[in-house]
Parts: sequence; C-alpha cells; structure tokens
Amino acid sequence: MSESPRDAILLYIRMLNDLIIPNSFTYPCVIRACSAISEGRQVHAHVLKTGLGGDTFSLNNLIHMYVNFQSLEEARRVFNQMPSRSLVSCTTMIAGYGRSGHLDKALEVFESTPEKSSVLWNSMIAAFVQSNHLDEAFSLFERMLDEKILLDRYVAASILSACAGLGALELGKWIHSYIQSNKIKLDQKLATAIINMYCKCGCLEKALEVFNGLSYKGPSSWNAMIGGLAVHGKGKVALELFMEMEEEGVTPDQVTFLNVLNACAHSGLINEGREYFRYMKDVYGIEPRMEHYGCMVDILGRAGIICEAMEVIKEMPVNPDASVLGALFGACRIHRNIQLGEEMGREVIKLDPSNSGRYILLANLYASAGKWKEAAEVRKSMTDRGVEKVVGFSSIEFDGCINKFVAGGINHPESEVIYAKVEEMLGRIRQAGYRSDINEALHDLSEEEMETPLSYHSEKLAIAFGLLKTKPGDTIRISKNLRICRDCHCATKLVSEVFQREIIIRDRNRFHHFRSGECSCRDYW
DNA sequence: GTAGGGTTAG
Repeated sequence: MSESPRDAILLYIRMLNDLIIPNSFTYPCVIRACSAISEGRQVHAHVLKTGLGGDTFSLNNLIHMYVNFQSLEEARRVFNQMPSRSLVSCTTMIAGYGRSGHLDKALEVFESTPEKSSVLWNSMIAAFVQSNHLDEAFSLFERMLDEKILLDRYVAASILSACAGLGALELGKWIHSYIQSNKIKLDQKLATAIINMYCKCGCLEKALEVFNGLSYKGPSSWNAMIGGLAVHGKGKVALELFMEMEEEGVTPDQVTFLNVLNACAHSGLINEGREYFRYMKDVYGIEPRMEHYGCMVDILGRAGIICEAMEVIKEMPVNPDASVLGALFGACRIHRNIQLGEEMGREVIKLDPSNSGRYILLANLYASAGKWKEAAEVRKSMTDRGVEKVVGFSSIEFDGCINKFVAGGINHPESEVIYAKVEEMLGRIRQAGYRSDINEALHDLSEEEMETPLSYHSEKLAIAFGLLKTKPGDTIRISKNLRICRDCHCATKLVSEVFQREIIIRDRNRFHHFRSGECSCRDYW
C-alpha cells in the first residue's frame, strides 16, 4: 500500500512502462488517485483503450471522479453509455446531482432505478435534506417505509437532520427510539445527528442526556452540544462545556469556535467573544474564516459597539462578503443607525441580490425614517429583478402532523376556530396590558410583510392552534422560518403569563423560551 | 474492490 495518491499514479506509469496490462482491479485505484480532472480524463481514455469500457467497477469510479470534480455532464455521459449499470452507478449519480442542486435530475435517476435499496433511498433523501427541501425528504421517507425498506443508520441520520431543520420533535423522537430498540450502531455522525435534533427541537435536556451517555465523545458531538446551548441563549453553560472539552483533551475545530462565538453573540458575552476570537488563532492556530468574522461583527454590532465592529471588518485579510456586512446591517437595524444601515443595506443587496429578506429590511428601514420614496424604490428593484419573497410561516407539530401557518392564511381546515381563539387570546392579553401599537407596527423593522395585520402573524395563529389542541400545562413548541417580530415577542410573553403556558418558539436564529411573562432571550435578540 | 449519513453565524 502506498502512502500518497501520487505514488499510485507513479506506480501505474511504471506498470505501463513494464508492459503489464492493467485490469479491472487496476483502474478503480488509479482513478481515485487522480488529483485533477485533466489527469482523470487521461485515465478515462486509458480505460477505454485497454478494453475496459464495459467494466462496471472502473466506470463507477469514473462517475465518482467526475462528480467529485463537479463535472456532472461528463459523469452523466459515462453513466448513459455504460452497458450495465449497478446500484452504485445510480447512487453516485444521485448524490452528485444532489450536491450540485440538480434535484430534478437526481429524482429522475432515482425513479428510473428499478431495484431500490436503502442506499439508493438515502442518497435521494439526503439530496433533499441537503438542499433544504425537507417536506420532500419526509414524503420520500414515508414512501420508503411503505415499501418495507428498513431504516439504517444512514437514513436515520438524514431524517434526523430534516427533523432538526423543521423542529419535528415527534418524528425525531420516534427515530431515536427506533435506533435504540433496533440496536442501530451509534457512530459519531449518528450521535451528532441525534444531539442536534434534540437541540434544534427545543429539548436541551434530552440532548444533554444523549450527549452525557455517549461512551466516546468526538469533536462533532461537542460541537453540536455547544451549538445547541448557544441557540438557546445559554452562553455561559456553552463556554463551560467548551472548557470541559479542552480538559478532556478533545481538539476543537473551526466549527467549535463558530459555535462558541455564536454562544457569546446570543448571550451578550462581548468580552468573552473578543477573547475567544483571539484565542482560536493563538492557541489552536485556527485562522478565522468569513463566518467567524461575521459572528464577531454580530457580537459587537448587536451590543451597539458599531465602531469596533467596523474595525473588525477593516482588519479582515479578504473582502467581507454579504454575510459579514449583513451582520453589521442587522446591528444598524437594531440600533436604528439609519445612515450606516442605508449604506450597508445597499452594499449587501449588491453582493447578494437574491436574498429577499434584505430588500424588505432595507425598505422597512427607509420607511421607519420616513423615506417613503426610497422604500418604494427598494421594493421595486426587488420585483424588477424577479426576487421572490420568502413567505413567513410558523409550524407546530400535532398528532404526528406538521401544521403550517402563514400570516393571515385561511387554508387550515380549522381556520375559523383558530381565528376565534386568536381574538380570545388577544382580548385576554389586552387586559394584561398588551397594546398592538400602530406606530410600532410601522416602525417594526421585521422581515415579514407589514401588509398583514400584526394580529394575524403566523406565530399568533400557531400559538392559538397550540392552545386549542394541547392540554393545560403542556408546552407549546413552534418553529418559524423568519425572525419573530417585536410585537409577537411581546404578545407571546403575555400569553405565557395569562394562559400559564410555557411556549418555545424557534425562529430563524435562536430559541425563545417564554414563561411567566418573560423570555429566555431577555429581549436581547 | 466502488455508493448513502452528522455538527458550521446572521
């Protein structure tokens, strides 16, 4: 066995010089050793010349190689021309299409494969999950179960990741217990997926239980747990866990530090953030990447230390991307820095014109400053460019089903009862002092549309649904794809008090645990 | 002998 891919290629050349004829065992190794597409193409030609153009093993490896070099057309050509395709050929093509975002083509290969194994099902499910098409991933998973294909640890990890994405706790729990009762091997990736699912579904305690029960904790398990504590606003605990990780001799990586910085951001730990930002480089030699800079800008900007946030950007070795400037833009929004916000908003849209949220935030920022003409222009430029608005929704799981609500939506079969409940809810919190202030509505710089009355924002519908469907005292869990707005945040605090319910809302960025009239974010978000 | 899974800011 040679140590490096280079040696494999050199050995192959020596073999040719010695006139030894390569066979079907030669090429898979040689192909995997190719470090550039041009080299791979040459070997491809050799395969054909040697008369191995019909060898499934060699061709499968060629498909894999072209996929790795992101040349899907060449991969597909090999796939199309091979005399006998195996399940491996199909799986490789599907995964390749999936990773490059060609879900339609992935699905076409998937559907046209007659004998479907769990490997094939998973390649397609994972393609959906990785492209954030979670509903499709779930329905494919259902189909898989209908066809009596057993769940293995790969499919389990994919589906758990989808559950984490949508906050589907019930399904996630089911997968977890299936893993336990069927003794599915808990390897690093699966353990990480379970911990992450519980964190992202709002069950920190379950996540900790799984984490503490692991016989071996790899870096990714620590990362998932630290990241989970971070989004729940438990910054101090996250930092303690990080120190424990170091004490146990586990080497942190760039993901660890991203999560550590994020923990600082959500808990307002400014000094700690500054320290860890230096520490990662000084102690572990990890250079901050774009994401780390973005996080650092967020920590400072959110705290209102705009000058220092700008300093961080100035000191970057590369140009800041839309995400870094987006963090600064977000800070301007919170601290009502109209002038810099205007500049950042425009810059961010220039760098990433397809993100609808930024247009809306900028338009709302203008509107809040009374600059109606500019606000209209921003909105127009968005429609002119054909940028689709991301529709805000809140989802709540009940009886194994995910119920989705959009602001002002009436598509739910129980709409009438739900709206009546919203009215009752608002009535009762008004008695406790809630005012839905028109002025606040106009100046609220949320991503969601201002056209829908605040009373019918999607989370209010979801909360009303939760109050209707769950028993008194049950926790209501809601996931939302955008950020919660100020008015809903305020209303939910009061609902938690008046109805004596714990309400957990996960928004785009973090968790809000509402209890007895207060939120775990302490209004810092 | 090849193929599928996890953690990653706002």
